[in-house]
Parts: sequence; C-alpha cells; structure tokens
Amino acid sequence: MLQLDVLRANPQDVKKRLTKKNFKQINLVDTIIELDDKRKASKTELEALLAERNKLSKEIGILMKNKDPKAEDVKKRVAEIKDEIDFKEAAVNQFEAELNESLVQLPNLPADIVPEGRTAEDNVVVYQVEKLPAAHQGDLPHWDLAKKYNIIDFELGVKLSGAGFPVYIGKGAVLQRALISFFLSEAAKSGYQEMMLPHMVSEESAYATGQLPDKEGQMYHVTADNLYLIPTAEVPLTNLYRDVILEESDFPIKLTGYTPCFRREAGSYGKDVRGLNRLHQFDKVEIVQLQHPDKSYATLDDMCKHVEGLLKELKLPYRILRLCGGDMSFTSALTYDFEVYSVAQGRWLEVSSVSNFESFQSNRLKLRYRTEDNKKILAHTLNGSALALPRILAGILELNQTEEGIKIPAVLQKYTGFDIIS
RNA sequence: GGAAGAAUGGCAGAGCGGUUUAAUGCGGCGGUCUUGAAAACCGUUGACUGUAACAGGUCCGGGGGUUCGAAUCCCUCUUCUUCCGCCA
Repeated sequence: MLQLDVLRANPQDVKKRLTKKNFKQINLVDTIIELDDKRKASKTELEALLAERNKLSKEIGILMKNKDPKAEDVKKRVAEIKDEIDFKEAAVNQFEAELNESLVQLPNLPADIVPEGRTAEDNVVVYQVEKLPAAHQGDLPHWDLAKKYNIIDFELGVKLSGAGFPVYIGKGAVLQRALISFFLSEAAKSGYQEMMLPHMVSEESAYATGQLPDKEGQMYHVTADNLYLIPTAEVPLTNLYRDVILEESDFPIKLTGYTPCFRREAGSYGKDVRGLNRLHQFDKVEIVQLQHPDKSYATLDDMCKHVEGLLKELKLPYRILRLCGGDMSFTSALTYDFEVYSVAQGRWLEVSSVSNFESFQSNRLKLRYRTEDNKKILAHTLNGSALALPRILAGILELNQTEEGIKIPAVLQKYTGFDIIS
C-alpha cells in the first residue's frame, strides 16, 4: 500500500508513474486526496467534541462527589453532545473505510529504471548467456523424459488430486529433495537464516503482504477455518516481521525458507501448463531481505547475484530480464526475472523473480525501524525465488539428457547420492 | 472437543466505575561521582493520530454494548495456562 504522504506530496508524479505501470484509474489519486481531506476535517471536529465530553464528565465526577445537584444539569448537556459524537463518528468511519478501499487499489510505483511497456514483449534483457545450447536429434521435452525414466507421474497426481499435482517417484523424488537441500545450503552460505514455516496463513497475513485483496482468486481458501494455503513462502516469511519496530543496526535481515506453494492458476490453460511448466502445487526456496531504504537497491543486486550463482552452479543457460512497467507485479517497484533456456521446448522458462517492494509491503505490515532521533520509518522489503523447483527440474532433465541417461549436475551429486538417472 | 482461569507500556506487575494525564520495580538512555568502570544517587524513557509548533484525540488482546464517565461492568471472538477427553 502506498503512503498517503507520497500521494499528497506530489500527486502529478504519482499519476505519471502509475501510468507507466499501466494502471488505468488515475483519477483515483485525486479521489483519495479528497477523501483524506474530508476524513481529517471530520476527525478534527469529532475530537473537539470528545475533548468537551471528557471535560464535562470529569466535572460531573467532582460534582457527584460533593453531592451537588448541578450534576444532573451537566449530564443533560453531555447527553446532547453524545448524539453529535455518534453522528460524527459514523462520518469519520465512513471516510476511513472509503479511503482505505481506494488506497488498497493502487499498485506500487515503478522505480525510475523500469522500462516503459505493457507486456512481456517489452521486458529488457539485461544479460543473456553467450551461446545457447545446441539442439540434438531426438531431444525429448521433460514430460517425455519423466515417463521414460519413471521419475514423475502426472496421471497418478490426477488420480489423487487433479491436474497440476505431479507425483515424484524414486530418483525423481530424491532429486527434488536434493535441490531443496542444495538451495537452502547455498542460502545459508550467503547468510540467510533458514526458517520452517506454516503452509497456511490467516487472512490478516495474506492481506499484509498484498495477496489480498488483489489476488483473492489465486489462493486456495480453507473456508472452514478461514485460512489460505500459501502461494509462496514470501507470505509467512515477511509476516514474521509484521508490527515490528527494528533498530537500524538490525539491518539487513536475511531469511530463507523452503515451502510448497499452492496456486489455483485460474484461467491458465494450453501449452503453458504442459508437464512441469505450471502447477497447482510446487516446491520453492525463497529468500527475503528487510533493509534500510538507502540500501535496498544494492541489496536487490546482491540477491540477483545469489540467484545467478545458483544457475551457474547448476550449469544452466540463463538470461536476466528487467520487467517493464506493465509486466511487473502489483506490489513491486523493480523486478528481475531469471529464465532458463530449454532447447527441447524451444523456449525460456521463468525460474526466479527477484523484487524490491520498497515500503509498499512494510506499510501494510507496519514494519519500521527507529532512527537515531527516534523517528519511525518504513523499512524496505525484498524477496526472490532461489529457486522454484519444477522448471529448474525441467531444465536439468532436458539439458542433461544423453543416450546413457540424465546426468546429474556435479553440485547436486553429494545431495542425491547418484550421478545419473537411467 | 469439555471445564476452569488469564490477557495491562521492552519485561515484570498494581489498579477492578470518577485528580489514572496507568502506580511501582527491572531494563534502556542521559547525568553526578570516578583515571576508567561498577555501585550509589538524580533525571529521563510506550504506540497511533494531529499541529508550523503547542494543544487536542485514540490505545490496557480484537470487536460490540451499558454509563454523563470504562483498564475496571456485560456480550462476543482470539490467544495463552491448568485439568479432562482424543491423538500423530
């Protein structure tokens, strides 16, 4: 959620930047400022009435103690004020509700270096591996490899749950476990503290990181207990610091966690959902940092370097995109996507997305730090996948297929205990 | 799931209808003393809102109610503790 101060300080600039993000209801900015004006005015009036009531009530207390009959007169006066108070209070509540409802609809403002553009076509490639892997005769896409070596069974998943819930078998399952261990170990090496987290969160948590109300339909909702299955570890990880006031010396806070992720993916069909490309349940190791506003962009670069390091270790051909305004998420100020190239599918697969949210999340989280002169300032939050497993697995299977079988990348072998799937 | 009790400022802990603008202790910060430190003593120390700055307002787990007035009484929800039941 954007800070009201920012809107008020420079509404024209805010509108310009919202436009870059392809946000249509620009006049919402003016509506919000008007609502805030109204809210402030009514609140000042309400508070004057409350002050008057408090004063008179105190007088009544003294009069009653002295058994003074004038107490009854004062009581009558307060009763009159009370009606006004109820009326004003309703008005203030109304304005506050409307203001909040509008404010929540505004997406985060894009950073200056975010490219103009509306779709994925407009994203800027900031790095691409020099040589794409050569195509070989008879290369199979991962869903065929999965079947050939009996390491993933999509039909069994359908039997248990439906499409998008694959069952990993034998070496396939071990490879998943190895990837999780590898990613967590690497994150630990980079100084991230590992957390094991709940896979369901409350409405409050989902709201604080911005999944609600924006992405209501994307999450599985356990209605009996009003809990949401997490779409990413970002939600519990970042909510750990909801309503927290940090000291400046606490920065940076670096957290990591492995969780399964659950996404309804309503409306996604076609070739994009083939095999491991898009699932309802998948595994991911997430990294999160909480940082001082002055350092968050340097931190974003650090996090990108970490992700890049993983892809290099796994020897996967990758590229890095700076997302354009129209393709960025609602909550992000700057996002880099990492994609792995699959020859067998002839396409790039998104395996990580690293973002700086600036104070957009911390505003709702009420995550702040205390400055030397005791001011409380919103911290910046960042997160990234490091990494999401299914497409990494797809990449490994497709890129390392040989006539003998699928070669396991060297860095993973100490976690798998085998070097080939045959 | 059943029964009972509890929830107060960073922590501990009073207050149970009207100078509470929440006592007191610990911790934190500043000072005196000291070569320095400790001890002792003195002072200071919550959050939100609001103002140019004051003032003012709100907050005693959340929400609602009673009252002229609620931390204090009532209802409700949540969480915790203890006991019982069930159970990885």
